[in-house]
Amino acid sequence: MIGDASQMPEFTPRQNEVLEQALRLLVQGGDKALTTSGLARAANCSKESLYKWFGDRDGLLAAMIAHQANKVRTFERGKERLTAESLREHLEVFARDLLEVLSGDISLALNRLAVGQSGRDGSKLGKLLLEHGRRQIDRRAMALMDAGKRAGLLRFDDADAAYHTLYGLIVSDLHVRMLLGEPGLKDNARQAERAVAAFLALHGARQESGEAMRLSPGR
Amino acid sequence: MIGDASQMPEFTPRQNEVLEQALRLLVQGGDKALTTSGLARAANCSKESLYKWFGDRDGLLAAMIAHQANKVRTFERGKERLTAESLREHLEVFARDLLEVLSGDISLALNRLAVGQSGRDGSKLGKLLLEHGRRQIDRRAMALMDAGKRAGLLRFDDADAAYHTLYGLIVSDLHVRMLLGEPGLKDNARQAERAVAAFLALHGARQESGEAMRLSPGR
DNA sequence: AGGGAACCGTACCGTACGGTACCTTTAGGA
DNA sequence: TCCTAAAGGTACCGTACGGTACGGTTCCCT
Repeated sequence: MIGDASQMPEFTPRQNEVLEQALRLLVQGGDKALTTSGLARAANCSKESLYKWFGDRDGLLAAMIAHQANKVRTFERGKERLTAESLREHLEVFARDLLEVLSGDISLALNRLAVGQSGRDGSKLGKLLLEHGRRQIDRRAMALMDAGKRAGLLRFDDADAAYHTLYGLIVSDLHVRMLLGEPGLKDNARQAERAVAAFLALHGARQESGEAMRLSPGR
Repeated sequence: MIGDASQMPEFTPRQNEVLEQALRLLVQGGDKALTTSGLARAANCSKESLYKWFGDRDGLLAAMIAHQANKVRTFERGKERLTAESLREHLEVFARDLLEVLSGDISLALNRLAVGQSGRDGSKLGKLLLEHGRRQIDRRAMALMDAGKRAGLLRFDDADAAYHTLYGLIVSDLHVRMLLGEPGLKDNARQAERAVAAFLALHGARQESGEAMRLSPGR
C-alpha cells in the first residue's frame, strides 16, 4: 500500500468497491453471472451509475482488468549479490509465484472472460490482460535472468527465448488445463523445483546441475 | 448401426454436414454467432431437427467436439529402428504437428468455447475436449518417448513428467496467447527445433546435444 | 438554509436467444 | 399408388439481457 504514482486509470473507492463485487460475481458464476442488473443489485448501486462510470459492458470488463492489475503489484527484488544457490532460490520463488498467480480464482476468471471474448472484439480484452497482467511478472523474470547472466551464472544468447523456455518448463499446459476446468496442481513447489532444475541444466553455467534431473530428489 | 467396435457417436452424413456448418459459424464469429436459428439457416435445416438430433445446445457443442475429433485421426508411426537422428526428426515432426494443431482455427475456436463454458457446467466440455483432442497426440508422444528410452536414446524416470517437459518446451505460453487472440508464430519449425534441442539436452543419452542451445544454429 | 450534483432504486424498452409446436414437403417401402 | 417416417420452414413463447429514463434521496459546497 504505497503511494505509487504510475499510470493510473485510478478509480474512486466506491468504484473499486463495485469492481470488487464484479470480480466476485465473475469468479462465482462466469461471465453469464456478470450482468449489469446483477452487479447493480450485488453492489447496491444503480445501473445508471455503472454506465456513467464505465461506458458500457466492455468498459466495465476493461475496468475490472485494470483494477485487478492495480492490486497485483509485484515487489522489485533487492540487489543482493547473486550466487548459484541464491539464483536457484530466486528462480524457484518466481516459479512458485507464477504458478500461484495463474491458478488464482480471479486470474482464471479474467482469463476465461478474455478468451471467450477474443473472437469477436478483435481481442481487445486479451491484449489488455496480457499487457497489464503479464508485464509485471515478465519484468521480474527478465531482471532475474539478466542479473544471472551478468553474474556469470546463466548462459544464453536470447534472453526472451530463454525466458520462454523457463516459462514453458514451469507452466507446461497447466494454464490451459486449468482454464478448461481441471483442478490445479497438488504441489506447486515440486513443479517449481523441477522446472528450475531443468532450466539450470539448460542455461546454467555449471554443468553439475545437469544431473539433477535424473536424481529428481524429493523435497 | 453395424458392428463397428470403436466407440464413436458416428453421425449421419447429413448431421456431419450440419456439424461442419456449426464449426464454420463458431470459427467465424465465436459462440455468440453459433445460435440455433443461425445454424438452421446456414445449414438449411430446421431447428426442430437440431433438437431432435442433439438434444439441446450443449449436446450440439459436444457433438461438434466429437465430430472434430473423428476428423483428426493421427497416424500410428511405423516401427522403424530408432537412431539418434531419426528420434530427433520424429520429435521435431511431432513438435511441428502439435504447434500446427494448436494454432488451427477450429482447435482455437473449440478451446475458446470450452474455456468460456468451463465456469458454469462443471467443465463438461473441457473434459471432453481434453479427452478427445488430447488422447491421440498424447499417445503418439508417449509411444515415441518410450521407443526412445527403449533404444537407449532417452533417459528419464517418469515418462509423464518428461512428456510434460517436452510439451512445455514446445508450446510455452503460445497456446494461451493464441486463445487470447494473439497471432501465432511466424515460424513453427524454428520453435520445434529449439524445443527438441532443449529436450534432448535434458533427456538425451548423448551429452553433445547440450551444446546445441548455445550455438543456436540457424536452419 | 438553499441549491445542485451525484447516486440509488426501479420501471421500462427493444432485441435476441433457446426451445416448442404445427404444418408442409420429400422419399422409400409395400 | 398409397402410406408412413423423416426432415424442412416458420411462426410463436417465455425469458433475460443491455441500455435508458425518471423520480426520490443523500450529501457537499457556498
